[in-house]
Amino acid sequence: MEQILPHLDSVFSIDCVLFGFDGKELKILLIERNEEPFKDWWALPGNIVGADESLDQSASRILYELTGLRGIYMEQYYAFGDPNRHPQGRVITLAYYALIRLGGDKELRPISNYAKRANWLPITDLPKLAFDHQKIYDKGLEKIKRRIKHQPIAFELLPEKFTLTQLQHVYELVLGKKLDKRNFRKKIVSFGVLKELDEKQKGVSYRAATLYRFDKRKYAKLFGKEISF
Amino acid sequence: MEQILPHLDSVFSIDCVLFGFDGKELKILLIERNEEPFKDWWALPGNIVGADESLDQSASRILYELTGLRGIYMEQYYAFGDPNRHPQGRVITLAYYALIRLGGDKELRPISNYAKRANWLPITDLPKLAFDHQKIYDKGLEKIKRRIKHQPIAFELLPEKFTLTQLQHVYELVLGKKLDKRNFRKKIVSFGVLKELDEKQKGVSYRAATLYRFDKRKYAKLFGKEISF
DNA sequence: TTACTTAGTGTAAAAATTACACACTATATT
DNA sequence: AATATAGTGTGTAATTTTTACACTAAGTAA
Repeated sequence: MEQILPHLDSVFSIDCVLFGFDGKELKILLIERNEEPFKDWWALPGNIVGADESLDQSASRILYELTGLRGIYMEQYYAFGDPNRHPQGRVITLAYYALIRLGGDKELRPISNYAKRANWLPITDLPKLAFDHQKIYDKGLEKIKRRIKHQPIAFELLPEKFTLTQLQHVYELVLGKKLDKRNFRKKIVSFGVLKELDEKQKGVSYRAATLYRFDKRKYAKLFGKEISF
Repeated sequence: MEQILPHLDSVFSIDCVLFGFDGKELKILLIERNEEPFKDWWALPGNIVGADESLDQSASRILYELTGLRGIYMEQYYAFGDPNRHPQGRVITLAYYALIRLGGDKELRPISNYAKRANWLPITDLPKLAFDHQKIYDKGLEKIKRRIKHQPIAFELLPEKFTLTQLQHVYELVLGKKLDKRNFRKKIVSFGVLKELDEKQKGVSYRAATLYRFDKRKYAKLFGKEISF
């Protein structure tokens, strides 16, 4: 670390990969750029870190400005700093991911002034992305794939009350493979972090499934032990 | 990402947690600062990212300048950006770790101009560190603990040819617990990434152990599969 | 009442993990 | 030459975990 801090022409930003789940598909939030460079391209939402913000605060603010959401599980996962990643100068960016349940209750607040529009697009059919955002997204997906095996992040994608089938569905989408129903249930229940409710699913035209809730207290007690898929 | 890049008074640095192993202990490289702030304190070696360097390039350069070493396995693991972490201004720092075998063949080149001196200090008895460097170190240790369970990074701490007992020793030091000799050997050999050599250990006053080498080719073939401890 | 759709459940085989102790070999010492 | 010393190297049985696999139950819609 230097004693005398040089005045450098560099910018530090945060880009966010917001994974959303609507009950069917995994999606990410993208904005359509309205200015050069990469005018009309889709890009990850991001912004510059404020002078008096910590990184996590900054990420929360950015998420809030872009979606109106607060209290979402977010984590930094990688810094991208290729000198040529931004055509207009040196921009080092720190990538965060967040997991969000879509639809139903809250609608997302429209995006501020960044873009023509913002949209949740299914990850199975993404457009070409501006800058190195494809790389940032790829690494983010990789990250949550690994993370979901060890940490209870899947619940962030689901409503507070959910069925085991929905939970399994999330795992299958993120991991990109089918899981065995009985083995999945056996294992997930054996972790002891789910609370079975007295309630049943509603509005389905078939046998209603039991609802569960993620039990943060029980999870806190487990801390240190590794969950594993 | 902004269109117009503001001119910000922020500095972006890299700090390095260099883990070294001398056959006995795990150590990290620290420098003793010669200037304010934190004059006379021990600190992690670090430096500012150059304008035309990628982050990894910058980390490699810094490692080289501080130790004379090249070709070392290094990885970024976390960005620290508390607005008050540096008393003289906003400095966001990206932490890297590296694993290095100490002693024997190459001696480390002395440190450039950063400090009064540099030293490898055993992690069991670290001094108070400048800035938030204790936090950076803690997170680094946590990181390699997790990493060593899944990736073949232990070999970086050992000479090219090593015995299974030495390898076990490294695992025990990093994980901070004793492992069963027979089970350890069974498992590590079963991964199939070790090549047994025709050579024996030399210079010991007891039965000489067989030497092994890490087989990068075999490991490359395994890629995708997760090793697990 | 029947057809449809998803919920919910158990077991046996295979694989992985754990716990555990002694004989072997090379050298150093007398 | 005999002995002491110190670390090497090996197998098995018990337990736990993982995997593969298929049918009945419950609720809704026609």
